[in-house]
Amino acid sequence: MSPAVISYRPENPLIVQSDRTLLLKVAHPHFEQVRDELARFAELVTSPEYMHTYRITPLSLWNASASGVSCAEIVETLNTWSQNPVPQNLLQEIEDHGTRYGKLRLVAKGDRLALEMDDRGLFWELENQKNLQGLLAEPYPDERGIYLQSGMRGEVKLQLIRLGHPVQDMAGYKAGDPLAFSLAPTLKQSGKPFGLRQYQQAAVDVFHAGGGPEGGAGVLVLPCGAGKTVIGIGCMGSLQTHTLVLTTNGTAVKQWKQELLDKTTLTEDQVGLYMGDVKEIRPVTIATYQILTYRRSKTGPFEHFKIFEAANWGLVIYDEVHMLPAPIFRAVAELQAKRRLGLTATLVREDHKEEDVFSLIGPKRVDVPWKMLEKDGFIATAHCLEIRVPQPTDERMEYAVADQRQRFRIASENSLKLAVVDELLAGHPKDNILIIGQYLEQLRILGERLGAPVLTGQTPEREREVLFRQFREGQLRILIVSKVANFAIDLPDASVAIQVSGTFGSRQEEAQRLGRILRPKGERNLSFFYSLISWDTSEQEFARKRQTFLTEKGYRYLIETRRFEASGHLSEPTVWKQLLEETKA
DNA sequence: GATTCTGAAA
DNA sequence: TTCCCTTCAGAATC
Repeated sequence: MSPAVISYRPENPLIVQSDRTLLLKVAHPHFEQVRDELARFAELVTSPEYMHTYRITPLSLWNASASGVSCAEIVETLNTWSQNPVPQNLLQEIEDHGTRYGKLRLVAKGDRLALEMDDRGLFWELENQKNLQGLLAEPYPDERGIYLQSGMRGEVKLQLIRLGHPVQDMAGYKAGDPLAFSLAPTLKQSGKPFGLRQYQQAAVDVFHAGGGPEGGAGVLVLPCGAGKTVIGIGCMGSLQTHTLVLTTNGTAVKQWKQELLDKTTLTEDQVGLYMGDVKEIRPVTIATYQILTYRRSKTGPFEHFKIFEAANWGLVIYDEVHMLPAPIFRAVAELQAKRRLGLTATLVREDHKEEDVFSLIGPKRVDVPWKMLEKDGFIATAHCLEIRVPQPTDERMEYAVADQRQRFRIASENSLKLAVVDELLAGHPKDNILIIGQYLEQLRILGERLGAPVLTGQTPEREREVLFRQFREGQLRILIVSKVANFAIDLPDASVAIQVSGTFGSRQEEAQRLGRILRPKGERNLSFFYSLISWDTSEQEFARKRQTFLTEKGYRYLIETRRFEASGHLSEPTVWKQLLEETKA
């Protein structure tokens, strides 16, 4: 590659640095376009108001090439938008890692498996790796391949990606026992016609990759509310085989079953649940991750791993694959001959197991842009506003002398947030509003002040259903919820969410909470997400971390900073007023 | 025999 | 770093 001869172009929005970070100016007319282009091959690291930082990592490049983005396209994007010439070392790395996926291929050779490569240098490198000892068997005579020890397909891929060599797995899959059914032409419950939306069908097609050996394993990334279950059902429909669905909790298990019965010709006795109280194995079985990780003692065996063996599954679906618990990876490593589909709204894991997901479930195949779905009306248009609230003097004092861990809580429970909540409620007199918070104490105070019910983990199932129904039917306009909001997938949708406190920076949580207001509603199809933060405290920092995920998906947080005026009152919420005004039209 | 409660784990 | 929620199995209670 010849050195880029580009002069310095200050009018461009991007600075490309040799440490693989990219700085993107937010206030640039092409910001949105550049952001979307970067999202294909770089991760967003931080997203404060004026300058967003991205990073190019080996994994982000491997995922890019697995989802069909070429090195040339990446370099083209950087060259087009960068102010400075793209550093030579970065070009080198893009070339190196962007072409790496595919250099090492896992293939079926007779009834054995082998790694094949074109490059003998790579062969010698692998042959001498300590981490691979016991996993590999004898080499090909021409030194362009090497057999695997039997049963090591997952382990080999895992070790290799840790060495920086992602394996393209083309060894194919074992067909499971057949299961004949079809998708229902109309929904049984409502009688409405049923079919996959175009992007859903496209995702199913990419997953199968034309029936080639590469199809049949991978991760599909798409927003909450975009119909992940439907895509799963679509994949099942085209494979027609016994299927194991793994998901996060009991409600999700029941929901999968309900959707399957509603949208396919599968019957009640063909769909089994495997969880705490019922343990059925049927042609389609739905289980929780929890039950798989159960063991009698800390060191005992995982007693329910046997459901992987309980039938000849032809497809395993990992719902919310970013939640896949670490111990399950071991079982997944042994299941490499099965087709597998990962579904998620976000690939990021706070435990840095992204590489394991890449190796053992599969590379990212599809990442449906949120903003595209928003434009087509499949999800609501959401406006996000972070409101920075000052602390009252006495709380400020308390904060100043508290130790690190108390500080976050003091900042989160800022009593002035209550007054701001009042204002926000007054500004949305007709909407269904969820107030979401982290501390039960804070929520109880809010509940009393507003005369609204507080839903927490302790709320019994029956009571929840009543509240949900009232909320859905409009008898109840405001619902206050604790962390249950992250899990309770049957929580009704709202058009306004007010987050009064959140965890230490979980990007996933922020995504879940925004997801609560993304389902399309009415003609306006418009939602508001407010996040209340104590100004100038540690809370601000964690809030920023939480927000990076949504910024990556194209959401722009507006920021409103409230201050004390000389009179002692809070300053006017000008940004918010303007937002309401603009969205009225 | 079915329901509710409890503690442990994550 | 917190706090909170969920889930499981087994014990206690009806």
